[in-house]
Amino acid sequence: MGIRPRIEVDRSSPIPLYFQVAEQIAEAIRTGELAPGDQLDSEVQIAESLGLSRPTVRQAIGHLVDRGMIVRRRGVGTQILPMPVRREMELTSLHDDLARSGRAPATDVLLLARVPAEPEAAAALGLAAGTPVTKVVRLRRSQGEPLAVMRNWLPEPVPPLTVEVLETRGLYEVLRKAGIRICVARQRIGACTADAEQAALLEERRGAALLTMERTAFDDNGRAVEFGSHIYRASRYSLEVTVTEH
Amino acid sequence: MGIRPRIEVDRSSPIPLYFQVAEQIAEAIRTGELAPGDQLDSEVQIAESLGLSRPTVRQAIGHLVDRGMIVRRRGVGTQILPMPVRREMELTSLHDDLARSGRAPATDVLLLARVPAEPEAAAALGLAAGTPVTKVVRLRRSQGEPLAVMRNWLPEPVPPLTVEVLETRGLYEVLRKAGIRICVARQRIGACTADAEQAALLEERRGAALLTMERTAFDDNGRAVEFGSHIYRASRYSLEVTVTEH
DNA sequence: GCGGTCACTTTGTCCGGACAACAGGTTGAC
DNA sequence: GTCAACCTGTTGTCCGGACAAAGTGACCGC
Repeated sequence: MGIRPRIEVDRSSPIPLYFQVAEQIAEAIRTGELAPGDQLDSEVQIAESLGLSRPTVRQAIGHLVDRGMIVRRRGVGTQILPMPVRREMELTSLHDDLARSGRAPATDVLLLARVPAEPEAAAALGLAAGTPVTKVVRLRRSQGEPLAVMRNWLPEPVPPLTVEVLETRGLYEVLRKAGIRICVARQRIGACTADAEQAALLEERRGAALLTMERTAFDDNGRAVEFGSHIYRASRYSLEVTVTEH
Repeated sequence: MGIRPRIEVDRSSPIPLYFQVAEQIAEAIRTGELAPGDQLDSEVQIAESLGLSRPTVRQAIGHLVDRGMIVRRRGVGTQILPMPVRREMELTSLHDDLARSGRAPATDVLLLARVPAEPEAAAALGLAAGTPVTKVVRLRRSQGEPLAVMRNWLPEPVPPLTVEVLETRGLYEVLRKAGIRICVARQRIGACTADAEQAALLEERRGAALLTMERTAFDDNGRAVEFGSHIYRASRYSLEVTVTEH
C-alpha cells in the first residue's frame, strides 16, 4: 500500500489530463509531500481514485520516470527518487532559468546586428557562408555579477528584435512568442580557459576556467532556428542534468 | 505520403515490439535510409503494414521523439530531424562509449582500495562520513593518449572488483553484471584548470582547461550505488547532448 | 489574386480490456 | 531451518476503439 498524493484533475481545462496528474505529482515531490523512498499508490488505485483510465495515469507516471523523479519496478510498485537537480536541462534560456530561481538576471546587449554568417554559424544553421543572419551578443549577469557571454545567430526571417526586448526577456521566450516552435536542441559542452577579451567581459582573470556550450536549436519543421555559442564562468556556474535509463 | 522504412518485427523475440520498431527506424536514420527532412508514413499506415496496433507504433515513435531523432506535428505527419549527435548522454561509462565508437579505450587503474568515505562522497552516497566504501581511481586513454581521470566511490556491498576487470571493462558494465540496476544518474558538469597533479596525469600543461563531471547514480530502489568525480582534457573531449521539448 | 470554407489527413488524448512478467510474502513439506 | 510452490499485487506490453485538434490543400466566390 502506497502513498496517495493529493491530486485533482480538471476535465474542463485544455491541459491534458495526463499532464495535470504528472505536474501535481511532481509538485508533491518538490514540496516534500512525497519524500524520497516513499511508494506511490498502484496505477490502478490512482486511476480509480481520480476517475481516470490506467493508460492515462501510466502516461503521467511515465513522464516523471523520464525526468528521473520516480522509478517503477514490475511487481513491486513506484517509488520516489532522491530530490532531483536544481536545474534540469530544458529548452529554455539562461535568463528564464535565473529568473525562475529568483536570481535577478540582467542582460547587457553588446551587439545586435544583421551580419554575414561566419562559417561555423552558417554550417550549424545549414546556410551558405556569408548568408545574412541576425547576430546577438549579450553579457548576462546574476545578482549583479557577470556570469556568461552569449553569442547567438538567427537565420532570417527573424522576429523583430530590439535591445530592450533582449535585455528583459530570454531569447527563446522571444522566439516562441514570435511563433517559432523550438522542439529540439543539440548541445556540445566543453571547457576552455579565458583569453584577455573574455576575461575582461566576465571580470575573471586571464586563464580562468570557462564552461562552453554550443547549441543548435531546431523547430518542428526540422529547420535550424538558432545557433548559439556561450561561455560561462566556471567559478559561478555549472550544468546539472539527470540521465535516465532508456 | 511518407517514406516507409524497411522494418520487420519478430513476435517470438523477448524484445518488446515497440522497441524493435524504434530501433529499426533509428537504424534507418543512422544509415541514411531515412534522411533529414524525410517524412515517415502515418502511424496508421506503419501499424497496418507491420500488423501492429497504433498505440504500439506510437510508443515506438515516441521513443524516437524523446531522443530528438524525429518530430511529430498534428495534421502534418512525422519528419526526420537532422542527424543526431555522435555521443548521446546515456547511462553508460566512458569506456563503453569509446569502445562503441572504435577509439581503442585503455585504462590504468591507479587505485583500488577499501577506504573510509571522504565527506563529499559520503554525502553523495547518503552515508555517514567515514563509512567504508570502495574507491577506484583510473586513468582512461583513447588512442594511447590520456583522456580522463575518473574517481569513483562504491558503497558496500560491492561486487568483486579486480584491477584486471576494471582495466578491460566499463564500471557500469561491471555493476550491471553484478545485478545492480542503475536507472538514473544526476550529473553536475563544470570546468576547472589543471593543477600540477592533474596536469601530470593527463599530460597537459598546468592551467589547461578541464571539463569536470560529478555524478551520482541510483538503482531502482532509489539507492545511491555510485558516486563519481571525473576530469577530462577539454582539448580532447566534449559532451554532446540532445535536449527535447517536454 | 485573395480570402474563406470545407474536406481530408494526421497526430493527440483518452478509454477499457487482456494477458505476461516480475516480485514478495505465505504456507507446507521435508 | 530450508526450500519449493502458490498466491497476490503490481507494472509491462499489446490491442481495438473513439473523438478532438491541428494542418493542408482544393475549391469557390469576390
